[in-house]
Amino acid sequence: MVETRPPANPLFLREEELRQGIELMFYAYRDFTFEADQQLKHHKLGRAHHRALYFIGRHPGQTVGHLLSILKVTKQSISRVLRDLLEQEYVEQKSGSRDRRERRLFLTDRGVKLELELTERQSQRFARAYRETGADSVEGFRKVLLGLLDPAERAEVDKRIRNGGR
Amino acid sequence: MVETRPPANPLFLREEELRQGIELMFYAYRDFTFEADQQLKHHKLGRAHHRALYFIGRHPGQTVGHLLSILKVTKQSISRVLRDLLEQEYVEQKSGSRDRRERRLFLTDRGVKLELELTERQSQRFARAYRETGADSVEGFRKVLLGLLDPAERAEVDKRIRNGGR
DNA sequence: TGACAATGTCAGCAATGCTGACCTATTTTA
DNA sequence: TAAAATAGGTCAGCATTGCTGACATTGTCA
Repeated sequence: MVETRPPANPLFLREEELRQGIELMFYAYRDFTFEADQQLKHHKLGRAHHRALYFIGRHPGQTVGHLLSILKVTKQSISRVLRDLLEQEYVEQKSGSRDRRERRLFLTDRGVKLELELTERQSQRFARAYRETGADSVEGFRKVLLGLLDPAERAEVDKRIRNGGR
Repeated sequence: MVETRPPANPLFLREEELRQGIELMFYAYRDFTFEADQQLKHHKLGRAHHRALYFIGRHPGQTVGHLLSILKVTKQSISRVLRDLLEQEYVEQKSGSRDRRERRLFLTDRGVKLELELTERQSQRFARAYRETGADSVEGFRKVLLGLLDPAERAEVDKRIRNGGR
C-alpha cells in the first residue's frame, strides 16, 4: 500500500500549468527586451523611446492620441519621450489636414535607421524561435497571446497587427 | 495587365510576420501585468515586489543569489525590495544550514496570501486564454516562448519551470 | 592566516511612470 | 455665434525601479 506519488490531481496540474505559462512569459520578455535595452544605452535613450519609435514606424501618420492608446501611458510620459525624439530628429510631425489640432507623427530617415537597428535583433530572436518550432507552434503562440489580451482590446489589436501600417 | 496587388514577396511576409510577433508580445505583456500592478498599488508595493514574492513562493528556501539569477537585476535593487517584504513580514529568512552566509528565503503565511491574491488574476487570464485556444496552441505557445529565451538560459529555465518548487 | 564568496548597505543618479493643474488652439455643437 | 469638447502641451512634484561604485560583514576553505 505504499504510494510513491499522490494520484494525479487535475486541479493541481492545472494550477501548475498556468504558473509555467506565467513564468515563461516573464523569462521570455526579460530576454526579449534585454538586447535592445543595451543598444538604447549607447544612444542615451530608454525603452520608452524604442516603443514610441517602433509604433510610429509601424503606423506612420498616426496622432499622439493614437500612440497613447497603444502604449497605455499618460500623455505627460509620452510627451517627454516625443520631445527627445523630435529634438534629435528621429521623428517629425505634421499637423493634421482635416483637424489641425492633431500632430501626425512620422519617422525621419534617421529614425527609420535607428528603429531598424533596435528592432533587428528582436526580429532575429523571433526568427530563430519560429524556425526552431515551426508554423503550427507559431500559430498556437499567436492565438494564445491574443487570448491573453483584455477582451476589449482583442479585435482592435488583431486588426492593428494584421494590416501592418494601417 | 492591371495588378491589384504585388506578387507575394516571401521576405516581406517574413518580416511582417516577425513584427506581428513582436507586437503581440508587447500587447500581451502590457495587459498581463496591468491588473496585478493595480492591486499592488493598494498595498503600496511595486511590480518588483510581486516578482520577488512570486519566485520566493515558487522556490522556497532559495538564496538571494539564486533569486538574483532569475530576475537578472542587481543585488542593490533586490535588496531594497527584500527589505520591504521582510519589514512587512511577507517574507522571512533563515540562514543556510550548510553555509550560514546564505539567507534562505521563504514566504510567511501572510506572504503566501498576498502572492495568491496577486497571481490569481494572472492565472485566470492564462486559464481563459488556454481554454479558448486549446492544448495544441498552448504547446506551441510554450515552445515559442522557450525559443525566445537566450540559448544559454533555456535548459535552466526549462528545468526550473518543470519541477515547480524544486 | 589569507583569499574568496555571499550578502548587505550607503550614496548618488537616471529613466519611466504617475497625478494634478493649467494653457492653447481648434473643432463641434447647442 | 458662444459654449463645450477635444487634441495636445507643459510645469511641478513624486514614486518606483533600475544602475554604478565603494565599502563592510561574515563565513568558508585551502
